[in-house]
Amino acid sequence: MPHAELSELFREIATLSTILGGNVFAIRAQERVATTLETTPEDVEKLAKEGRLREMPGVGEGTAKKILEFFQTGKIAELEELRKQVDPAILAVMRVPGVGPKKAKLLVDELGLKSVEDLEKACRDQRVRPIQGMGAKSEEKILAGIASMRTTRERTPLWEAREAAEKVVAHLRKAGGATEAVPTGSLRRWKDTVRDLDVLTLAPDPAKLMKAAATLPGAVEVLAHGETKTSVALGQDRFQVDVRVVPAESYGAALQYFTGSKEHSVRLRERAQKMGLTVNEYGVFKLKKDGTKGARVAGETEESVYEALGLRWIPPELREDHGEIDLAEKGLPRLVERRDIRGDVHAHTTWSDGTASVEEMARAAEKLGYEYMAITDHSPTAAYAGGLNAEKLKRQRAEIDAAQKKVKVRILHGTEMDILPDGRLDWPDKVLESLDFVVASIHQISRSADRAANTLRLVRALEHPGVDLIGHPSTRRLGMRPGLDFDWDEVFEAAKKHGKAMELNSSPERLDLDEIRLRQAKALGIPIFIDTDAHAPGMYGNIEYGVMQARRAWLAPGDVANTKTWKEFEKWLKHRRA
DNA sequence: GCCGTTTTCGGCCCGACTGTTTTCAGTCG
Repeated sequence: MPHAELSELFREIATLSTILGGNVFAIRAQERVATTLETTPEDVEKLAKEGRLREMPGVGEGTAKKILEFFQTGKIAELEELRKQVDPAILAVMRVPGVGPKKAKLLVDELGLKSVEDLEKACRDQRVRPIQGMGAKSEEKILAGIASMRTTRERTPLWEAREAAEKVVAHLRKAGGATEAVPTGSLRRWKDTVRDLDVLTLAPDPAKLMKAAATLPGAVEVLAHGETKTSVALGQDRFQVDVRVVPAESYGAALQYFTGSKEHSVRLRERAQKMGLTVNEYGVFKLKKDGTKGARVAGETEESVYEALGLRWIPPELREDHGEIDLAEKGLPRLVERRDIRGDVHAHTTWSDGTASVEEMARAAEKLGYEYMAITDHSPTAAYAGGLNAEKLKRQRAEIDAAQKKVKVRILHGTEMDILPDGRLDWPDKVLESLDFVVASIHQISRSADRAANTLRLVRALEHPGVDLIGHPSTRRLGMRPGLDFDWDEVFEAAKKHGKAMELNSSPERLDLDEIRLRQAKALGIPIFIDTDAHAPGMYGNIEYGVMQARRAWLAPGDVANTKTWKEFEKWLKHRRA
């Protein structure tokens, strides 16, 4: 099970050591351990107790000791010591784009800064330019960095980035003469939010392409403009777009390189080196004895790059250095795919806040080849979303029965029921018993509730025999609000104990559960439903977002409840209601 | 600090762009 807290501590050790000028390789080792802790399916504390920490990749004698110390004392002495040695102002100043550890330390030391505001003032007063290695342009750049830091959105939801990408690609093709223009980076990896957009292009006239990139519609600033790379900030949010152009024979290598992730690419290049090869964005090359590059052996296609390294092609969404590289020697495990999904069990109609009828939704589900689907309109308390009362619910059943006669897809009469602030449910038991499928979700967010209250709220719902599935469990809305604070160990324990399922809500604004919680749920064997919460027929298509996020968490078909056939699913429902 | 079908010691990924530099360090991805 991943250990996010411990992972953070190792990252902090790495950052602080960097500022203090520590050994760069030792620092990398700490970062590596941080990544391992963040993603390992193993229970780290259990490994610690059994003396098996060093089985984890990148964990050696020194880092194992620190992990053990954390579990025994709750802290890491080395980290406490590092914190004492680093002025917090340096950490603050480092958050300014373009200011790294070296410059931050220099500026804080030379100018006695306490904050970013101090730095801003120093630039305006031209007190930065006298410092060795700084100049007038440095002041300008830092001021621009501070301004951008204040207005740049840190991460953009994937769906918004994909919309922006479409426009960027169209412009580069039309104005830049690009013959290829594809979004790479975390967008191609289907990460739920992205920091920036990387677009790789091929173009007969690279200079023209670069010019088109620098003049993208909506660009508010050109951040860099070279022969092969141009970066601009787009719109109010200053969404950063990096455009790269490479020669056609390097297309595959560049595609691999810019898709990343950084960690994945680093591991690939390490692997290459051991094989006497070297990899960059232009191809895979033989490494000569004197360390210089020799003949090119691959690069035109992505497949050729992986093949040259003795690997099968790895789907982009798995490229996070989560163990995929070693496995790709023989072939990756079979993960869930869109074609495995046999039903969608969370959808709304005009009975509450959807825009289509039961029949329209059923026909849309049928068109996707689904064997079953559930209509899950809101419950009475969700008045803002047109929640049904008991009488309407009964009439809805009649409409569902009528629609069922016209379609083959099995229509379940369900509900998306509010979990009230104290954990009580919004429908009486008798109503729940009359329904085929019950999704229970938190909608009213109480600001005063703390972690314990939030946890109790979900646990009580999980304890109730009438509940099948917890909808969008964290309640996060990407780019708008974070999820509620829960004790997830306790929540998942309750789900496991009572045989309940958890949702991966595929709405691109939610994608909830997130990757880390999905890994945790998988490790505990908790069934996951990937569904869309569709409010219109077209929204069933969002299932792709959910499937991709599930793959990023390495969910196999067997981990996903709605890969079951209707027969299996019916059996599961009966079994868990018995 | 980790690691070994070259190695238990000596390596450790790679390149673009920028600004302040007369040849490169810092930052970023």
